[in-house]
Amino acid sequence: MKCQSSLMKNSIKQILEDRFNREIVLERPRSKEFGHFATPVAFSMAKELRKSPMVIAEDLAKELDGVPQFAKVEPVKGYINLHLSEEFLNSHADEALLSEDNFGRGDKNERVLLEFVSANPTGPLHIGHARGAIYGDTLLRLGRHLGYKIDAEYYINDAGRQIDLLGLSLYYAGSVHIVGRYMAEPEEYYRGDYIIDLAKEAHSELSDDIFSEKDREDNISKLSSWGKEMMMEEIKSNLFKVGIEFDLFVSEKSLYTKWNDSLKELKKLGGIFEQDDKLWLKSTEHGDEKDRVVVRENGVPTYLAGDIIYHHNKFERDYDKYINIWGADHHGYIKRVESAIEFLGYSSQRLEVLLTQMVSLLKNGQPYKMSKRAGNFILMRDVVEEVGSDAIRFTFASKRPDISLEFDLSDLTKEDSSNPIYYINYAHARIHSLLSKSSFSQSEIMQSRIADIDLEQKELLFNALRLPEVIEEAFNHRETQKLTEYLHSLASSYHSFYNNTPVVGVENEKSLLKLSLVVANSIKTALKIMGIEAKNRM
RNA sequence: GCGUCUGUAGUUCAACUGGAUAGAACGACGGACUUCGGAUCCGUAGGUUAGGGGUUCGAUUCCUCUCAGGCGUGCCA
Repeated sequence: MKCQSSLMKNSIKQILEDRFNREIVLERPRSKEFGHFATPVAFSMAKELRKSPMVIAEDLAKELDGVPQFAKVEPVKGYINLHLSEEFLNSHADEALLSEDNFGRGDKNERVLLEFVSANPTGPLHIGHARGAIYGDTLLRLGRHLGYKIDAEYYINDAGRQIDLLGLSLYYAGSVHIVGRYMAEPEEYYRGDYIIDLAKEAHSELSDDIFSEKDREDNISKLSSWGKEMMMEEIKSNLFKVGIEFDLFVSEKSLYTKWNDSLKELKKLGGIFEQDDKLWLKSTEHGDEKDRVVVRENGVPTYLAGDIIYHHNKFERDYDKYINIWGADHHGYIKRVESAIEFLGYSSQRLEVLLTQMVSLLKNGQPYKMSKRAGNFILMRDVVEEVGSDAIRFTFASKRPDISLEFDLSDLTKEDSSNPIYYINYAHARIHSLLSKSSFSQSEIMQSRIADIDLEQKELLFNALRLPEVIEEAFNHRETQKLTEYLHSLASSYHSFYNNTPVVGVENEKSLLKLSLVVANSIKTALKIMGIEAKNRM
């Protein structure tokens, strides 16, 4: 049998649509007795045909007699339940095993610019940043698997007050803690151990008198730019430890030279007006609550100006689609950025802003407040060191981004069976161990045909083969938890199978091993997309 | 107040974006191979899907109102 697509669902849908000549809704039934797929199409036809759904379903089912993809077609209470044939499943199994970890690889060719993390280089990443980072990276991997040409970009906020504040904080910490000179406490500055550590480093790396009062402003500015570089290195290394790498880094500071160009473009379409000696973006024209200042009366552009230049720059690079992952506290910016994009002459439809909600932490059941200014925050680096990249990746990927997350640190540091990553790896390791016990070679197994399997085993096979659909669904809906849910349920089905079915030495050994191989391949592939390597042994 | 996200089992979360009897994990309780890895499996208990109204063959999902919570509501970044 020729199989046109690795998506079983699509090929089945196509068959039905060709037969019935209408749009078909295909769903996965809740219970496995209802088959692998089902369609409620008879319900929607009931009105126009003025017959009961039951009768219609029976008629339609008869029309599907003899279609080789189906082992059984059953009308039940108006639904048409479809049971796939072994032949159909075998052809997909072969494809899966031949593609290895390219199973479900797509050929979408859209160019996408995915911007995420973009944390200010004024401190190391904390646990809150980790969520956006892991969510973004998982989407990136999903999209790339489907063939999208995606560039991962980090926007560096290396201009403005935050950076000045970093320099001042280092200067203050150095003055007080290193040279031991009194200095009035600044009104606002970054605290935390990392500032003191960094100040020490500055003292030895830059110069001995970097904290001296002579040339104070000059010293602070040196500390700013040096500190920023150091923090960017720190951030990159934090990310690298969980397998995240960016293709592009764009500096806000370097873009500022383009402000006049952007301003000119905005004016061209009437996006700018002057009032009270300030320049305003007429963002209300595109649905914002109020117009926004882009240049203050002292001539200094606002933060929004930076975002405008940046998005201007993005759109000049001409991707098909732009995805931004922002913390939910920035949601107010969506309208104004979209508005600027429209005034620049582009369609804001090409921009999609995804928000990740806050992560709030408990420590032994008590709320744990994080504040970068106060310096009490939980570093991503520390958590990764404690629980490992795999666990933190799985945890964040398994939650929808739009719920605000609350978890206890002590839960995350647990390393017991409640950790799904163990559960899933264990299934994979078991399969690997079965293969080494068997006297059949891998190629013998792959050349065999899966046959004489019972309903439960068929369901397991079907689940393993669903991976391409899951990947597409997860990416299309930007919901990474689909993948983790899938992995868990696949591992669970396999453990169940393993516990009640001997494999090595039974008559149907090759068949069952091939089934296991398909499962292992899907687990391995899905984990790889999550930035996790499947274990053969634990 | 306005904008926005959320509200599902004791807890943390799912539910194929409108489909059949709302599912997992943790926790609790009770069980299972002298045999391929017991980090596993099987079972039990636990629900007015925050609440009311609406749309339709059908609603956790869509609309609307109410209630509760997070975030935002700088010419900070």
